[in-house]
Amino acid sequence: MKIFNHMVNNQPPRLDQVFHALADPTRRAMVRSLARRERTVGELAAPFAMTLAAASKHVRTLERAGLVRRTIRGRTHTCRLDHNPLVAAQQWLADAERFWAARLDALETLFDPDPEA
Amino acid sequence: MKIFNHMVNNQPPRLDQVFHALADPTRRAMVRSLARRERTVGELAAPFAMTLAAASKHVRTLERAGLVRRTIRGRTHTCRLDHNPLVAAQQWLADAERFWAARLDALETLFDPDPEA
DNA sequence: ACAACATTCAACCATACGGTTGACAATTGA
DNA sequence: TCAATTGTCAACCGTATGGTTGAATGTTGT
Repeated sequence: MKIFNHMVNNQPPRLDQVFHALADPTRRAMVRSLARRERTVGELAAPFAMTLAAASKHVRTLERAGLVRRTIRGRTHTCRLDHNPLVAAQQWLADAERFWAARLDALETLFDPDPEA
Repeated sequence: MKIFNHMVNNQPPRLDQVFHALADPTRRAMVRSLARRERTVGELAAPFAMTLAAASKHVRTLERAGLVRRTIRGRTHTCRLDHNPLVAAQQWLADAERFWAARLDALETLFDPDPEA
């Protein structure tokens, strides 16, 4: 059984903040960008038509959600994705769908569905 | 091949609203509840220490996100889950993780980590 | 030493959010 | 018919959000 370093010293991901962070298209784009490689705040901000300060706030939001880890080296802040909160979100969704599927299965075995439309 | 009514006339789920809807614990609990079976607005509201009006707003938010479909019969509004937005959210997460994993794989082939631990 | 750079901070703004209250509308059962 | 039930609507409140601007912080290269 392997222990990944990103599983260590990681506080329980808070779904509130994770889902909230993902509810903004700018932040989702940042996450996608960070999924590929590390980026500085400036690099993350570049694609968007907003001030650096605004982008910086988005990065801060991602950080508070646990999605981003920041390494300050000199004057540049390098951000990398922590995928644990993504996994937590996925698991929540998978769990919800598990019950949904179970209900559907039960319905199908009982009667032929297709309630009124 | 079966066609479920909730897959018909379903506009592309907007991730903004879906993730926003899921960012609230009350609404997540409602979704979990609805994953098991249909519920009236009153039933959805019952577990929470808030007014019915507040809960009604949450239901409305879920509905706007496409997560809930409402059937009005008499004075009761029956809500059922539409799992399509959940699937869309899951797919977005899976896609993000796909790139993340690809990056990790690339790193591992470079440095072959984990000699023993 | 100094100017350019990378980034945050603080103040401010408009709008959205989550909640309350009280009034309203429609349906139901007696 | 009338009261209770189910739920929404509208107005309001405090706080959060996403954005701006301008100043401040620290770093780097020359």
